[in-house]
Amino acid sequence: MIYIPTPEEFSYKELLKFLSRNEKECLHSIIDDVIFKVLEIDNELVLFSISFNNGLVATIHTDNQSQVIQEKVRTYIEDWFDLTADLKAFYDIAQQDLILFQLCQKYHGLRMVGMPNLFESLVWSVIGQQINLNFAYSLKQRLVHTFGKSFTFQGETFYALPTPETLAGLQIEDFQPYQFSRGKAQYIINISKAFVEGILSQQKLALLSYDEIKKQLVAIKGIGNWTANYSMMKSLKSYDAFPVEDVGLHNAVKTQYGLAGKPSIAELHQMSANWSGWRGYATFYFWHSLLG
DNA sequence: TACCAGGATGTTG
DNA sequence: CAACATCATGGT
Repeated sequence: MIYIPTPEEFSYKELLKFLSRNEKECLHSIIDDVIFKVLEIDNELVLFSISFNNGLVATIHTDNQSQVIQEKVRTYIEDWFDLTADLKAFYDIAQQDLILFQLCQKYHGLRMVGMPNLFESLVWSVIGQQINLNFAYSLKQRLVHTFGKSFTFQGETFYALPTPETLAGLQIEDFQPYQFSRGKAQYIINISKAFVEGILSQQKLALLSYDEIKKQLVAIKGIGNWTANYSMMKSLKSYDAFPVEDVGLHNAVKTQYGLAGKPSIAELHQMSANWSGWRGYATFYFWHSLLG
């Protein structure tokens, strides 16, 4: 068993709400408030579950429970649920924007639910480009169920993210039975190859500045401004990365501010000046507001 | 029916 | 460089 203390500003309730936002989510499962996930660590599947009891309590269900595996699971969870961010600092600057501040009070203790694996956030954001979220989750489910490894435990089957090696070996036509557009298929292949060939490395990117990371990301066909910023906030702890083109953000801002229409990109840049340093985090709170 | 979805790219004027 | 077409399908 792995005990992971949680910071003062932490809400398991809001975390579960976000993790439960779509029933087609296939890279984690929630059963009776317990979170299950499979990771592929050193070419080996690791299934673990997480519950809350005065801190997070993780349990590994696969055979290998070595110290190394335990520490990797611990690190993954700390990263996934963003346990180290200074939320007080975010709440401080949020006072400059009444609407955002109200969201911070309503969702107090909500931490950015990230994607510790950069490859995952890039693939997921390409899938989500331009189409509605439900359809995006369907595409992701087909991709993961077809090309991801799985592990069955107590009658439930859990899936791991397909590896870059697996997806890099596919052709555009391999995606078409699953209703991917040729563009999406090519973009996913491009990204997968970049990881396999070492052109993209999460470890290396993590050492660079925002501008340098973004430059490397958008150099790949299929990664534009939205995808780069989305992945940087979800996978690289760029709390100020701002996916300003995001339709979900537009809808949430319209609702929360009571606007007549959706805000323009220019208006969003102006508004977000008040969120400076935490524009990604603010975006995440606005997304969360779409869940009620 | 037309238009919009967690956009990005290639082409055209 | 801005405007437009294209993608592939589900939802409204």
